[in-house]
Amino acid sequence: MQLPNPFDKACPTRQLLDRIGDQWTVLIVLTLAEGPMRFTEIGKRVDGISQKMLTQTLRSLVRDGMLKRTAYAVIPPRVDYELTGLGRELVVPLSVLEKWATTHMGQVQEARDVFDQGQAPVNA
Amino acid sequence: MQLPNPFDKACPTRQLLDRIGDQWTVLIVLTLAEGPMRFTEIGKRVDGISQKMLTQTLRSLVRDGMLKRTAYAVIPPRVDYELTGLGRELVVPLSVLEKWATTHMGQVQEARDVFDQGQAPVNA
DNA sequence: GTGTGTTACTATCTAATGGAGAGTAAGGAG
DNA sequence: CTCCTTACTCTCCATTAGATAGTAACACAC
Repeated sequence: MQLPNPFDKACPTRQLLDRIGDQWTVLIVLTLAEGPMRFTEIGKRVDGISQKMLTQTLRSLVRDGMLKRTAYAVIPPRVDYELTGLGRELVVPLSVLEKWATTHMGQVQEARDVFDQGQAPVNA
Repeated sequence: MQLPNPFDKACPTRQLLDRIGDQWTVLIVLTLAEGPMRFTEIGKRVDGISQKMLTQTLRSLVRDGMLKRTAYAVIPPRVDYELTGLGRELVVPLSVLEKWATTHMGQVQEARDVFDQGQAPVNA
C-alpha cells in the first residue's frame, strides 16, 4: 500500500484536500460551526452561493461523513444539516484559514498595488 | 469602513480566502515550502497541473505578494520562484489542512462506503 | 549553416464546471 | 380553486480549466 500523498493526482487524499479547500465547503462548514441549520438558512448566510452548488456541496459533505442530514416529513419540507464529529474537527483548521485571510488582507492589497504599479507604465 | 467578512461575496477577504483555499495554490505553496524552485520543477512536483494553471496561479501568487519571481536572462530561460515572508506564513495553516486530509482519509472512506451502501439498494 | 534541444511561457480549441432562472411536489391557509 | 412555502431538480448559457501546439532565443553537434 502506498503512502498517502496529495501531490499525486491519483491519490484519494488529493481529492479530499481539494474538497476541504473548496470555497463553498469552507464557508458552509464554518457556518454550521454555529449549530444545526436548515437548507435555506445556510444559503442566506453563504452569500452568493447558488442552489445548485449548495445542494451539491451539502450532498458530498454528507457522503464524506462531515455533515448529518435530517429530513422531517412535513409540508413544506424541512431539512436540517449539522456537523458530525468528523466535520467538527475541520472547524479549527478552516477558521485558521479564514482568520489568515482577514488579518493579512491589508498586506495582500499593498502587494497588489505595488505589482499593478509596476505593470501599468508599459505604455508610458 | 466595513468589517472584513468572507461570508459576504463582495468582501475582498472572500476572494482571498478562495485563492488561498484553491487546490493549486495549496499544492504550490506547500511545494515551495521546501525552498526556491524553477517553473518546470514545480510543475513536476504538483502532479496533474497544466502549464496554463501553473502560469496563472504563480502569477497571482506573485501579485498577491506571496511569491517572489526571479528571472535570469539566460538561454534557455531560467525563472525561480520562492515564498516571501507573507507566503511563508501560509505554510503552517495549509500543511495543517494537508495533514488533516491524510490522517482522516480513512474515516472519510468509511463514511462514503456506508453512504453508497445506503444508496445502492434502491432497486433491490 | 542547418538541425536539435532546452525552458518558460502563449494561443487556440474543446471539455467540464458553475450560475441564473424556471419548474416541481405536496399540502395548508385564504 | 389559488397561492404560499421549502428543498430541491432541470435546462440553458457563461466562465473556467485542460490538452495540444506553437514560440523565442541561443548553444551545441554535425
